[in-house]
Amino acid sequence: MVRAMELLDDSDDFDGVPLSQRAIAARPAPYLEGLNAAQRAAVETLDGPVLMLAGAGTGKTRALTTRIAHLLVQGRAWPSQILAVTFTNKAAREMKDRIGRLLGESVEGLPWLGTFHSISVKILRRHAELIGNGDLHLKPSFTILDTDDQIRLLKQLIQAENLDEKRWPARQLAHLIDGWKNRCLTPANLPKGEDATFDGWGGRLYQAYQNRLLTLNAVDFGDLLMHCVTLFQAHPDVLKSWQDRFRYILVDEYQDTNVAQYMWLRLLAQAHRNICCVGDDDQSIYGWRGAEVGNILRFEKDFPGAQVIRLEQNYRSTPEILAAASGLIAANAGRLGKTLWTDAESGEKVRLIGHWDGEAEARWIGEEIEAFQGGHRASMGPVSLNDIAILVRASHQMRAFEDRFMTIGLPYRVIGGPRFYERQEIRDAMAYFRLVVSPDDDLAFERIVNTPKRGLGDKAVKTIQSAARNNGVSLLEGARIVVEDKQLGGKGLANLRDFVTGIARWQVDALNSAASHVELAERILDESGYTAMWQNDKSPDAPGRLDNLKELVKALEEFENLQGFLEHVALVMDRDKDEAGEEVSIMTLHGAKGLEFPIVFLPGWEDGLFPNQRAMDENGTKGVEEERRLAYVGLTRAERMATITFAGNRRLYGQWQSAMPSRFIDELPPEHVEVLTPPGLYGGGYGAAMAHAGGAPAAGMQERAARADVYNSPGWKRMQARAAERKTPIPRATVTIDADPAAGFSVGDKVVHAKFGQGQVMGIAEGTLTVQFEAGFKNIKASYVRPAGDDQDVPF
DNA sequence: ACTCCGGGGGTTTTT
DNA sequence: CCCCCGGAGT
Repeated sequence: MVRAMELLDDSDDFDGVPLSQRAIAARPAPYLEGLNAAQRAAVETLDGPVLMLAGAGTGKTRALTTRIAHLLVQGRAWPSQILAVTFTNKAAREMKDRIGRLLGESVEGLPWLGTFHSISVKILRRHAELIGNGDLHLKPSFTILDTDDQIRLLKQLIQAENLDEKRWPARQLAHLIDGWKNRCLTPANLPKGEDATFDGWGGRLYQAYQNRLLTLNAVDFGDLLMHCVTLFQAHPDVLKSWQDRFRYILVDEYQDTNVAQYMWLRLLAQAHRNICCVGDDDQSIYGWRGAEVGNILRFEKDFPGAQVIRLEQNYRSTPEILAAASGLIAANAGRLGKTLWTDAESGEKVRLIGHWDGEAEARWIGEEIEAFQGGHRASMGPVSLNDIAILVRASHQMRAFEDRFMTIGLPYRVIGGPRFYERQEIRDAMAYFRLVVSPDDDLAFERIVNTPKRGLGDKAVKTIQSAARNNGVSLLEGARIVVEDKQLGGKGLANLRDFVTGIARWQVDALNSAASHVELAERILDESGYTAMWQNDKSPDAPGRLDNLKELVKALEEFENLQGFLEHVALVMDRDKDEAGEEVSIMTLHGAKGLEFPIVFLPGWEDGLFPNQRAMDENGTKGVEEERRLAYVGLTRAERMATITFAGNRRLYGQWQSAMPSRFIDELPPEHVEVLTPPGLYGGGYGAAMAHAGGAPAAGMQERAARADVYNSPGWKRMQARAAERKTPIPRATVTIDADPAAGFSVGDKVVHAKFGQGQVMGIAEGTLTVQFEAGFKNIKASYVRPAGDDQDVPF
């Protein structure tokens, strides 16, 4: 984990802990052992540009970290002379850990191993004054706005221009501006035509936004990179100093770089050209947020004489999985081309199975997992739930699995829910800290001045704003003036006075280091009434929010002071997963990149869902190719078994929709795929079997689905053909739906629900129970609860 | 200042 | 179908 002090460290460092020459002599590079020839070349080719094309599971991270270790041990560079960039903090952390393990304890810090963004911050803080126009420029203490702040700011600007927020949504403008920043287009160099987007307001609002950011002494994420690039371009001396410092540059996931990152790298690398980029064009899945696969395809042109090293031996998957994935990705044009191979033992084929609808799909996967868990698949040996992942295309697919797993009591974890720091309570608390640390932070002020409710609504805020504007001061200062001049009514005034004096008091405390910042944070939350606000909140999620706040305060312990913490959070913070018991992982395909699991389920392979309709509509063939890469990423996550499933019908936005199996299914090499037969297919064909599947869609729907082209795709036909060949049917699982699922319950029964806990049945209607839980009344399908044991008391 | 209702929109996600 | 936002109404 990146420590605050690393981010804040402003010393010109040739510190770190270099290995002494003596230590090097005594160390015969044991870390090189076990590398294959290509990996070894990737580690030892230190001079000049290198492109490491590393297929999935080929030991890319190992090669990269070993290369860094090698640079250090060979004495080619001090730790502070190596620039290593990643996209995520997780990746950066992992690399640090692994380098540490390679070299023992000897290397304390690699100060310039981090994300593009965190490294840009460090650079920008040293040259903040050079960023800006005219009188407006950044100060080294600039704050970093997240997406939420960004949108609120844009909203204000749109309002200021008297534009209709409905016709020009701030979100859309934010997207537009992000796109420009991704391509390093400042308001001044927006190409003609681009600035006319947003009905001619695009360029103008963009300029206004940039100015506003400067006056707030703030930057957004896109600025971090764009400002660095413009800084380097406008100040050759500054660029030179950084070029001299970074003697070796390494880049992870190069296929995901956008134009701004590409320019950033090019500028830094162009002098010595010691740049090593690692990537896999087949795993480029972030085109929709500005990544340019072109960057990796063009590498050899950009850096003439570049050595291209291909890592092609896969250490992760069985030959079957690898062959299926390779066959699939072969359908893409314009690849750099790699041939992955493995000498791993043969395993099971990739399994393919179709279901009537999304519910059946979830039910079947749940049963499969239970079978693994119970050891009913001897070929797989003992399987931990931690070894199993379900990778979906879109997060709304997760719900069916959550519902099902909740019902059958299968522990699962959803990876990639709302991030910790994006939660309301965390953002509120941080706004308090921000305001204490930087009194000029107007956005923070606006966020919390009436949170908790202090009777300071729109009108009060307007008064404060005009007081601030008239005096040319921050909102906090404006509020102080309002209090002094008694520009507000009784209760609001008193509350505002308390608020202002509170902030002032905490500011004093923050400066004198007598009390720890952790205690201070607690006091801020308590004395402001923020904690009390949630304590008094009766909603079921209030306790969780209080827990989050506790967690937040606890996280502070790791830092020197509040500033350090805020900096960290703005760039780095991600929830630390408390690894509880064994759980199945549910996540999106995007979220799964870089991970691996012995057993992987890939549901929802239907045209329109995957490949996603919108991706196809908006980007045509390019869109399909990116989707195909996503499929490739999904398959290559699997070590021992991959199972692809699709459903003929799915409820989307309340509408039942039928779909054809994904075109990607047709593209899988048949010899590596085993087609399973879904339970219920036996006797009477698919449609007929579904007619009594329970909870089925309306009759018209079934008819339509039965007639639909589902059966005409090659994949489906293949599947049917194989199903017919099969001798022993897969045992049909007992479906839990009886004639009347509510039959077993009567009013007054005590029941238990996986999520809501204990409750009491208050009403019954057609399979649905109305149950009073601690969290309140819920209408719940009878199959989701079980009777509570007699010894258990319902607590109300 | 708070609550309720209607309309719109609903891939993917990091920093 | 469900969630979020904004406006109107109390």
